[in-house]
Amino acid sequence: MAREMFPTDENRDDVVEHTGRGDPLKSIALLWRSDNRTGRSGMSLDTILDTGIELANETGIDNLSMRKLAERLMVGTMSLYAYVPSKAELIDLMVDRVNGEVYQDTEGIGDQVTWRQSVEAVAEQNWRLLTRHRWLLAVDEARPVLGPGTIAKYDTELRQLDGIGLNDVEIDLTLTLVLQHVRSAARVAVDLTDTSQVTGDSESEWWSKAGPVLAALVDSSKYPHASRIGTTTGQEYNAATDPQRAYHFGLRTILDGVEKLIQDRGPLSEPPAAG
Amino acid sequence: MAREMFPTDENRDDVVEHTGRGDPLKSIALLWRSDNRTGRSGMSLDTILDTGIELANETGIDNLSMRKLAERLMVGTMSLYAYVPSKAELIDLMVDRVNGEVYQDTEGIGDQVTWRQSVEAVAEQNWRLLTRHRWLLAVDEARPVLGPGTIAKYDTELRQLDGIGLNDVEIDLTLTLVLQHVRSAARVAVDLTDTSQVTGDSESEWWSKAGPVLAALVDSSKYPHASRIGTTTGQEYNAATDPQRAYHFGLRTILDGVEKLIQDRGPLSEPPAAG
DNA sequence: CACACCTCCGTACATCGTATCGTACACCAT
DNA sequence: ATGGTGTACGATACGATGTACGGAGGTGTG
Repeated sequence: MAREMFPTDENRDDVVEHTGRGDPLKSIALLWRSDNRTGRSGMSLDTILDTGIELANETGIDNLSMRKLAERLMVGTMSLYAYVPSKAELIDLMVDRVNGEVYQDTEGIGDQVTWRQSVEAVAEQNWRLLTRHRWLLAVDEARPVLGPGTIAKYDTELRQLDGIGLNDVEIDLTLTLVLQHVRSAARVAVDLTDTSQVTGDSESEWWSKAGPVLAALVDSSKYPHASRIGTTTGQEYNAATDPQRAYHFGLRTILDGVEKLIQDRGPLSEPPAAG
Repeated sequence: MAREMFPTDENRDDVVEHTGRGDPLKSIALLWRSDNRTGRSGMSLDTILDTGIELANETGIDNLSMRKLAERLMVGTMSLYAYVPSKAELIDLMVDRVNGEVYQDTEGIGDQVTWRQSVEAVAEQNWRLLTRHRWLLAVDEARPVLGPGTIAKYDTELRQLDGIGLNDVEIDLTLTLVLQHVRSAARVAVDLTDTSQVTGDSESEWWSKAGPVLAALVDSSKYPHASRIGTTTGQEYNAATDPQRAYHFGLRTILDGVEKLIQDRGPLSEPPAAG
């Protein structure tokens, strides 16, 4: 909280759409496709996906329309539907594609010594993914797209948590917790830089203007905690929020909690010590 | 991860819109308004908001259009714009309104003994809020709407974390961490029940069908961890995921981490012990 | 060479937010 | 009661969206 004082003017009031009604079997077939046929206009599903990702990176997913995508591909709008059942599946495929690229080059994730370092590396990779493809944050991932790219990513990430004293269910729960945390923090970070770009103000410039207005509006006797802590964090961050700090604080806290879970259980293969 | 095997058919590929370009000062004036004028059709801003919330609760925010809202109010579509500059501000106001209701009846949050219980109560209230008004999950809260309702909620929540050995910045960071966690877990829970409703299948029924398909697709030698842990969690949850469990695990882990932060620092007012 | 199929796309429809601008009601001074 | 004035209201229209439909034209196979 206390991130922003006032809604400014960009990226606000975002509302999700629910467009996908496609047959799940169609998605599966496309996700795990082996062929990549090329039509007579030189278009293939892969080029469609790459162009879609490109467009989304540039202008955001809300500006990715079938018409604009077709235009960039120099193709009629409806031609896209020969390769993709609907926009819903298109986005699924885009998501799976970028997920597949995360751990592609680094076979595994480097050679970390401790499990904490490994998990921090996983978090870091996800942070990079989400800032590289900001539009991912606007895609609801409550239901993950289970294509090969996403599975591969999942597998690599699970490996970092294997054999450190957690059972399988705990590994899954821990990974989910970490990934969701990264997602939350990245959302704020991306949002802030977007706003700065649009407004022209840097975050601290904006804060120096907005801070006093909020202070005047909020009755500090009625809301003493919000008032006091809002002031403190404002001075500390020189802004309404510091996403980097939220990211590191959250990750450290979560990992401390996981460490306690491991320690409480004791070493894996040893019998419980007497007494 | 490992929540769902395949994208089924509902609520998928959600894409955010960025509709609001309104002057922030207009939002402020409306959020902190004191009057509530009633037009000659008997409509007021409050009735518009209540009806909007009602509609969103029933049909989801993606089915909340200015036309449908006006229709339910038995009023011309454009008449709404006499009370609200745009849909963006409408949603801001709806959000602030429901935020203001969270701790309205329970003055404070009950009388918890430990700070852990207090924070758990905060999490619980937020869980309830998000399941009562599922559409909140579809509204991007990267930039909070700083109206009176939201501020009041923030203040109450901060109070639960005050005086337990955290400094002001840590209090803010901790609250953010907890709230974001609840939001993540609630999103999955809401999504699952939505799907069950649409499909007609219960979650476990669906899982018994989908599980084998995934197992057949995923090469277990190529993705050993995903394969093994996916299987384990599937059997354990009797589904692809268990949001309740994710919720409790995450909250416990986070609070353990916070506890360590407090303990490491030692008692607040005592001087450091010698040695 | 003919037939079938697949690629491509022009058109149309429903829906959205909202800009524009005329109408008619409510209230107030007289 | 009457006239005037401001504001609440809404009909219409515009540009955008996703995509259903059906036809045109190129391509591969008999």
